[in-house]
Amino acid sequence: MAITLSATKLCKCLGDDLRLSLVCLMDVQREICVCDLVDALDAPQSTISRHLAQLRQCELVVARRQGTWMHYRLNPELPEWALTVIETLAEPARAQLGLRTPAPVCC
Amino acid sequence: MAITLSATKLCKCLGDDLRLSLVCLMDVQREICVCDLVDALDAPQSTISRHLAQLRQCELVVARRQGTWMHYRLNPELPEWALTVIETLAEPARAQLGLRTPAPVCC
DNA sequence: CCAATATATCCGTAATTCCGAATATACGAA
DNA sequence: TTCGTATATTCGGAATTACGGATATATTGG
Repeated sequence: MAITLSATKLCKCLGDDLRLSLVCLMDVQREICVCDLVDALDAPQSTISRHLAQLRQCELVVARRQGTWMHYRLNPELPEWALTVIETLAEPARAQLGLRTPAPVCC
Repeated sequence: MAITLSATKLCKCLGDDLRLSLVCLMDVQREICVCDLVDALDAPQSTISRHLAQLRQCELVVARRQGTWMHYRLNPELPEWALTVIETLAEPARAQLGLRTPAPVCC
């Protein structure tokens, strides 16, 4: 099944500091689990999880369960243009959001 | 004076059908005046103008007055990455939003 | 089955965004 | 100055989104 992602929807997803941070972190680390995301971004777990659900619902990311942990990564079936947008934003976003590339803590 | 445009702010601006349409139209036409924008996008003038003001405030676009008309265009001082994002989104956006390239009516 | 850990969802509330009619402003022409 | 056109701004209300504590669910190990 093809991905139905509109340009507007992509931008809405990326138009929030927290969600953009999540996407950026998934862009560097191929895969990252929720506890590392919660650790890297200083926000309550429920908030992180809620935004992840939103990204999942827009099919921007996919999740894989491994035991109790959930590993998130960018949806590998993202259309070219969406990937290009994400990659283009990644660098300025990392600078602006002060994202450190976190060493995986768990897993 | 350098442009202070964050990745998040850019995405917020583009994360709305109407604003994305405006930006796309300015991307094809080098410059376009408000009446043509109102004509091309089927929305009340006040709505168009309000969104244009928002784009102006974020420094995504600049305006030039010529008599009674206002001509809008993408801010020529946009950082590389912002332009790349816009150009990348333009094509899928045009398709998804059903944007016709309008023949300039006025001016 | 029970406890512990990781993650997701619920829910009431606060904050933000959006809308468009009405109104204001800016400008050119007469 | 006055009128007409083009555009901008105001404003109150509707709609959407965000927040985070509390709670639910899922999974592993004992």
